[in-house]
Amino acid sequence: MTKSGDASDRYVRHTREDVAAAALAILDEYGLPDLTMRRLASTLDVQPSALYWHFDNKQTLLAHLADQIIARAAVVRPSTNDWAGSVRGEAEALRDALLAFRDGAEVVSSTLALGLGAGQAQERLARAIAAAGFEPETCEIAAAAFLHFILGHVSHEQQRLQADSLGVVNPALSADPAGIKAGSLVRQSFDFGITLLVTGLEQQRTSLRR
Amino acid sequence: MTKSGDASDRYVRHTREDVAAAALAILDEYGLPDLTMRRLASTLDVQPSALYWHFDNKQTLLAHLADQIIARAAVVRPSTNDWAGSVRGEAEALRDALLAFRDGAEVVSSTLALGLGAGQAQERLARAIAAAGFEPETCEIAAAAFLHFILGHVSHEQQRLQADSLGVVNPALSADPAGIKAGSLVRQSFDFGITLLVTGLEQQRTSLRR
DNA sequence: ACCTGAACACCGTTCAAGT
DNA sequence: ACCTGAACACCGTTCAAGT
Repeated sequence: MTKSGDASDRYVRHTREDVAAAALAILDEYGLPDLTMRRLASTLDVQPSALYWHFDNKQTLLAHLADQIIARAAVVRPSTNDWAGSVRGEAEALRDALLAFRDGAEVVSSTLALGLGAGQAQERLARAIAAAGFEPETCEIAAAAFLHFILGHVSHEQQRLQADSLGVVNPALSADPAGIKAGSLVRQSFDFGITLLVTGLEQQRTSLRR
Repeated sequence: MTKSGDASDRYVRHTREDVAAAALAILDEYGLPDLTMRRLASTLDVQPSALYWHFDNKQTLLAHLADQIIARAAVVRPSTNDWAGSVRGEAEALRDALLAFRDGAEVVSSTLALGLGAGQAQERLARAIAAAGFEPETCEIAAAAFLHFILGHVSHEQQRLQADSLGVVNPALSADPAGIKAGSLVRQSFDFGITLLVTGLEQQRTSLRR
């Protein structure tokens, strides 16, 4: 059903969220390079200029998408006696959220400076880290470190996914031709990076305690 | 002097390296968004199509620039008894190299999947880490973690630099209006991230030793 | 070996005007 | 409240042809 009560409308009028949803669909199906304002307009059966009534510009639209992508991340129940586990859980949830949309990591990275989607992500990490008893400023800086690693890692993973699907594979880089164990290897290297950061934090904590 | 021996030439002919140098100059002065093939062509007094004799496409050109940016990184003398110090040294050198050109981190990130400039950077880090006695595969994975953090951190820093210079500052994010201590704070947070990773690695090492 | 000229198929954004 | 129509100022890339 449409949002108009009058069935005689010649064409559908859209809300800001309609536009965002259509953009997210294009992003997921065709990737960030194909998410153009003109293409988005045409899938909505609308002139490109119409989009600028809903969003000031493309940057703002992308920031809104980043927000949605991060907001869809699974909720991690904080465990009171295992802050390291909570941090790992948040990192996993964020990774999954980024992987849920094609080029998700790039979209979030590109809007990092505006502090929308990425800001939310950093807050989640900072909150989990805070359970270890660090000062708020330290939590933010540490959370930023986690976030940079997560975005960089997933971004790289997604870049390669699409490079592979385009057939422009550098065999020296994607050593696994069948892609059979590539997935778990990528996952392992993600976990390894998170482990380095978590144990680094643990070390920081114990060295402060004495 | 030009590379032509004949002074009667009507216009200068360029080499691949001329083109790259001009591109690097535009990048540094105006930033990545202004580095277009058409603009590059016009600063070389050449038609845009001429550039495609030197580089297959823009991606290849950017990869070449990434390579140059990383290649300019200072050489770090490896200290035999302090692998952690060497790793820190490499991280610093890479950070400085990225900061030496406007949008340097973004250029390198964007070509990460192609494995040119970023590949070199990862190798430098991996080599320094190898001195700790890890297996080659572990060195690569750990180096990738460092690289993701470094690129993410510097990229963020440079994004903010240009956002600030454009006057589109979100005061809630750039808490330091005068920018007086912002530089050193950013530097501190870089060091903190590197510390987390290094001590994480040290922990990994000692836990393997027993 | 290096470049021109012309074209193709696109971009993001603005703005007056319409309903 | 939401959109059209028309325009502005751009993009990257290809390709035959020139010197």
